[in-house]
Amino acid sequence: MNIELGKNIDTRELETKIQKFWDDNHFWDNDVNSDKKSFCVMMPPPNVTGNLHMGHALDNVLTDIVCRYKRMDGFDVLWQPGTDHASIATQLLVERDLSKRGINPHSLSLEEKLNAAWTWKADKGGQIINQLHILGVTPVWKRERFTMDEGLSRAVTKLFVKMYNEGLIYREKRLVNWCPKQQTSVSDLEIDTREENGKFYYFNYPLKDGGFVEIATTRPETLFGDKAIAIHPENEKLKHLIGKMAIIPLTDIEIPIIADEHADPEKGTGAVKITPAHDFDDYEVGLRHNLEPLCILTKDAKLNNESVVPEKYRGMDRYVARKAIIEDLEAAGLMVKIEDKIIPTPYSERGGVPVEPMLSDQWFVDAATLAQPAIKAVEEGKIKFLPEHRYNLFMAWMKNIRPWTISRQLWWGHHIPAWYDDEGNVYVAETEEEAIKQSGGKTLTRDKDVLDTWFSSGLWPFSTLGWPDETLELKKYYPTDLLYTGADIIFFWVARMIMMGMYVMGDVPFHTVNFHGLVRDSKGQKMSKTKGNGTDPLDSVSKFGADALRYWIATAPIGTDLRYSDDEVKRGSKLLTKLWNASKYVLMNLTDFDPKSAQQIPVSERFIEDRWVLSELNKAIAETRRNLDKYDNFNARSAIDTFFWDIFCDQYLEFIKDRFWAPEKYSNESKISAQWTLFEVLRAIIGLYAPFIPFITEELWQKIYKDYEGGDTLHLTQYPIVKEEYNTDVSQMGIALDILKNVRGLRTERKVGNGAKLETLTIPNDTPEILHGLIKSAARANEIVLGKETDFVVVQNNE
RNA sequence: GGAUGUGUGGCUCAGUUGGUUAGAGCACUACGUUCACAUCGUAGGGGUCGGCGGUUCGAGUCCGCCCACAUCCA
Repeated sequence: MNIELGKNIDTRELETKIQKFWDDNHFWDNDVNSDKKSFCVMMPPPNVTGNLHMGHALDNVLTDIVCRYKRMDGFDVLWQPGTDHASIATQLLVERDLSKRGINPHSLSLEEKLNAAWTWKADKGGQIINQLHILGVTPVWKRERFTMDEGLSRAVTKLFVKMYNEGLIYREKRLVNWCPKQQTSVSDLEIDTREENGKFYYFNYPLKDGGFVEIATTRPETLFGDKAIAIHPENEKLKHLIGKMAIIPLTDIEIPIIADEHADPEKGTGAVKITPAHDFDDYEVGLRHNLEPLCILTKDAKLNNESVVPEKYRGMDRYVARKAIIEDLEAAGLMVKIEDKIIPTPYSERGGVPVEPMLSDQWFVDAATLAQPAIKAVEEGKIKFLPEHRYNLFMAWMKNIRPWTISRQLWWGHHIPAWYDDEGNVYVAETEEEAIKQSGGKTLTRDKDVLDTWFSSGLWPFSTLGWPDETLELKKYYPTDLLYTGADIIFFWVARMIMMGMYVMGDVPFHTVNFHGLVRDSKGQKMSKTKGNGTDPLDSVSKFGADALRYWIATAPIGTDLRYSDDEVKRGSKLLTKLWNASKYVLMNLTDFDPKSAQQIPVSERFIEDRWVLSELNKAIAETRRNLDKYDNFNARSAIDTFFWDIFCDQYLEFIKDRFWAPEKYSNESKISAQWTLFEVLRAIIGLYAPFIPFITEELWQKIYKDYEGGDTLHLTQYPIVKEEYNTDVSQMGIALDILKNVRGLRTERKVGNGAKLETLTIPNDTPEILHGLIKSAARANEIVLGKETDFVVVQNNE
């Protein structure tokens, strides 16, 4: 073989070339008709907003390692890519973009806004997917889907109608979390509770019959919506007040004092104001006592024009009103005291302002019912969580799941397939024609709301495979095998996919979910835009190459956070350089070797160090596979590293140098035995590393092995397997390794360089003869002598 | 407040079902440029495995309590 590798590798040039080669050849396409066992993975669809970040890199590189391994191991792999319309996130960006261009988004018609959003999607929607190519990942690109595609939208509509008809989706006037900034409802999961320094206000409500009742509240501004004052029925101090009437301060409105266990005698004054329209607990109290909720806030959290609201407060922001009311209470002599208190305040994640409980008509999914089959499936082990302790987290949430608010007062998303007639009757149907038919031909108006973005992404594992059509893909690939994703969306997405999968398909959407950790900065801080400590994976790629970044990502132990630093990624570069150089060296020793015609040397007849490295290779292959099968890329990669660097490079290549440098001392078979071994072991190393560092291994394979093996790409060749013939008795190697370690120790002690030739090397009498040749070669000794203990005499250099 | 997880050399982490002198990378010390590689090699220093107690012939590994940190829920 006469192959030369350059002195240096230009990683990016090589990767760009190979990426193009892969893209042009569509090697990763699945084949639904193949007889191979299937392996299917869903890509967590990135939003059509923004750029690739480390989270995407993690999802996709980790998935890619598994997919490449499975593909090489003979599976028909379908890795389904695509993007998510990301309702609220995208809408915000589109509106911001319009504003920047001097267009007021609120002045546009729905159609104009949608046009703007689709234009945005066309421009930027593919950005992340395009950037993923650079990482060398292997989804079936041509199958890319978008949650608002025609097919996926059809799935959403169809399912909505089905669930409505079966009573699993319903519309109700209920208290929901309302974001006054975005002016939409949000689900429980979109809320972030922060502990804030607040105040606890104690003030008196006058009684109709004279006297006062003192209450305590954190939200005095809602007092105009009060419907009662509650006292615990067993509150000895206050229960005599139950049944009397109180007067809302600053008004002349009378409200009853009622008995309810919600009023904890230990908290505050023991008496609480009940404002059913503005507090979740009070709403429940209101239901128990038939109190009609009265909303006194506008959609943007200002006091409204209800008659109970005194004119001076109308139109005031909730916090401005609070201040005014406190002042007026003080002026009226009703304020008792104000205490400092830590108050858990629910914030809207997107809007960044405290949410308001808001009474409104919304659509809900009966999540508790959907959760039952999901809980059962997970309990039965049909879905495995990695790390396993996520199981508890999942179960705790699922067992206490609340109705899922799915309507959003937004314009970008799947519009709810419901229509209303003039009387407010609702007709749910897949098309407007159908709805009109249902209504008996009335004129209908469509519901203005859209669906929570997770409703459609919850269908992703089967909608992308063609549901509601009965496709071959659905039949072959569902349930899918694996999902890699961040733990932050376990409830948002993973739980909903499981519920939807069980409901629609009657089976789990995937067998294993592998939750990776977060990428942090080198100090362990979360990466965030505000801190500016984020790292763009593409910057990292341009500095070190995609293989180097991938190699680093493969150090992610299951489920734990990963710290990013350039130095860590540099380790990847080092590995690539080492692999390149080792390959170069192997090739130097193979110039007079042609695998097609070289004399065959059966493994059993090879030198002991050759047989040793082959048996170590077997161990490494077994270890690598064992870990890859558990999706433990970290330990898989470590097993290869140890074999490649410590055993192959540091030891084996050193052991055999003399057999090449001083061929006159060895038989011809010696060299050929070593050459076969080099040729085979390097091939296995390239194969083992292929899923981790696909670019450089492809390059090496193309240069060294393609001609001999045939085929188009390394990545469609068989993943290295344990070979029985590589297992021979090499138990005596330990003795040689000890002696060689002693020799190295003596060299250091006597300040003899490692390259210096030894005239004679004395080794222990009982050293097995089979090791003599190896020791002589590896220690670079001219002669072996038996003696009591290890010793040597250096060749005198008379230069 | 509840749940879960983490705590191993200066730093980042491995450590399979409890079993010989606890490993790696980075950092550090000394030496070395011998024709694969100084993005390297050789040799070496450095750890009472968070603390206390227990089970065991034997515990980083199992049990109990405590401490610190992180995440999620309230």
